[in-house]
Amino acid sequence: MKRSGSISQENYLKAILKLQHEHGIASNQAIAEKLTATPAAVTGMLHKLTELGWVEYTAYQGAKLTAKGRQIAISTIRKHRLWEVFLVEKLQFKWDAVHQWAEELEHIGDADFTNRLDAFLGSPSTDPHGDPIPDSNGDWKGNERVFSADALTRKQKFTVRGVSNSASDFLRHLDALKIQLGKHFEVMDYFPFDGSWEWKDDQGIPIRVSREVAGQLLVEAIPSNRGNKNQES
Amino acid sequence: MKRSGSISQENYLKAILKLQHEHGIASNQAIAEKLTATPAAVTGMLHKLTELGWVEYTAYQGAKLTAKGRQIAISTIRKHRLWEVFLVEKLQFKWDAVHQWAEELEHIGDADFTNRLDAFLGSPSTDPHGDPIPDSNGDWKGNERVFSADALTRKQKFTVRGVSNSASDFLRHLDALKIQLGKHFEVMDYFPFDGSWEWKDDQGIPIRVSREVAGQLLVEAIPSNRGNKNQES
DNA sequence: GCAGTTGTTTAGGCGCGCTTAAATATTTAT
DNA sequence: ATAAATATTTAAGCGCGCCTAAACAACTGC
Repeated sequence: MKRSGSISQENYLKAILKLQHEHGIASNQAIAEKLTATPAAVTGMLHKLTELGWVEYTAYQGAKLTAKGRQIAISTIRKHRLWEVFLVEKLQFKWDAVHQWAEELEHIGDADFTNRLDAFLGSPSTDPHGDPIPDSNGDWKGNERVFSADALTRKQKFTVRGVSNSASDFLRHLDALKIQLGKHFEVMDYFPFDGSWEWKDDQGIPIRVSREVAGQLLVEAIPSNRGNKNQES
Repeated sequence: MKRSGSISQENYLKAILKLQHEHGIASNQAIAEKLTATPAAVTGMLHKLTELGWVEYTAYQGAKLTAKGRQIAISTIRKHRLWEVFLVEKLQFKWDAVHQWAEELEHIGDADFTNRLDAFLGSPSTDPHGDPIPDSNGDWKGNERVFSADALTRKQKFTVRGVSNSASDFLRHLDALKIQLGKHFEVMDYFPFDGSWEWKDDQGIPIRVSREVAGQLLVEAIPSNRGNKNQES
């Protein structure tokens, strides 16, 4: 088995999966934007994907993935994120530089190939941006405790878990702020005037974080130790 | 810089490079065969490659690579062979299974990417089939002492250095014979009747090798120790 | 309910890389 | 030297994925 669909088809399925997750259904226009194509091109492709049984499409309504379509989309995302881990951990790419290459690599390899890559990388559960990597069954555990940093409260200790925006300039800005995935911080102060924050890291070094940054950072609260050390429920 | 040419164009350049090496010039028909396309398709593509300045093409004569064309072709081969090393050494693929994937992977990555891959793999000088891997300048050292196993002489000790045919069934046959690159053998006997050989390996275990196998195995003679241990001239 | 805005679909067309079939050039054999 | 065989090129066309422009449908606001 070489590839489920063409490269373009796989990209459509990925886009529809994400849009469906956000809006319940993927509108023609939203797909076109995500793929930087015209709505007219999308209509044509949706017809093809419908014939292939990967998409359910109602004219003027929008598109939803079938079970098979979802499976292909998730497997493509799995490959994408595994390759990102490879690029960062093995080839020493910076995390803002990996997306473009992963977009190409994600279309290569069958299930066996992907499982070998996964094993080689030690079956990572998230990619370099904190996004979860589906397992070979297409399942993954979303971390329910992760939320946007702009919902933090004073004195809260937390761990940086991911970013909701992987644009290069944002990621480079995080590097400049010395904010990395897995690093611990504590909220010192919040300034409603401009929505900015003061945090301090595990070394006690304070940093100032703008509203824009906090809004795109995903964090996980660290429970304060009130007696029970085992916080798994 | 994303990719020098389209995937198809890079495949043409690779094919022309090999044919030019074998026959001095790449005929329309030979290219068509190598790429399993029709000669008509080749004519069209050669016009395009000529316009791009990657090929010098004279109608009814054949094609030769320009300096730029050769550079692209060699860089593609470099990527192909590095990925093969990756697939065998890191993903544990068997050496007869890597070609198909490397054919796709070779079209991904720019010079920086390739150099990172090369460094990660420890700058290997040959791929899993014994073929040399060009360095980042496109240079590589062909091992002049390597020759076909059917030119061996009795009592000669030698090292297996490569294969001149990478077909899956041939490689699997070598596995069955326990013939691996780098392994040492000694010629015990030759049987002109059918062109077959008897060799013994470094454990003294004898194997029988057919004319067909010997004809596609590349070996390097081990000089017998006549006084001077330093055989580098 | 109806006009106007927005979103979607159809129609026609384009570049890429490929095909087959016919025309043309080159080489080989007699 | 000429006819036959072989190799190459041109011509027409196809599928893919995309585009633009125009027609059409579905939501607005009044």
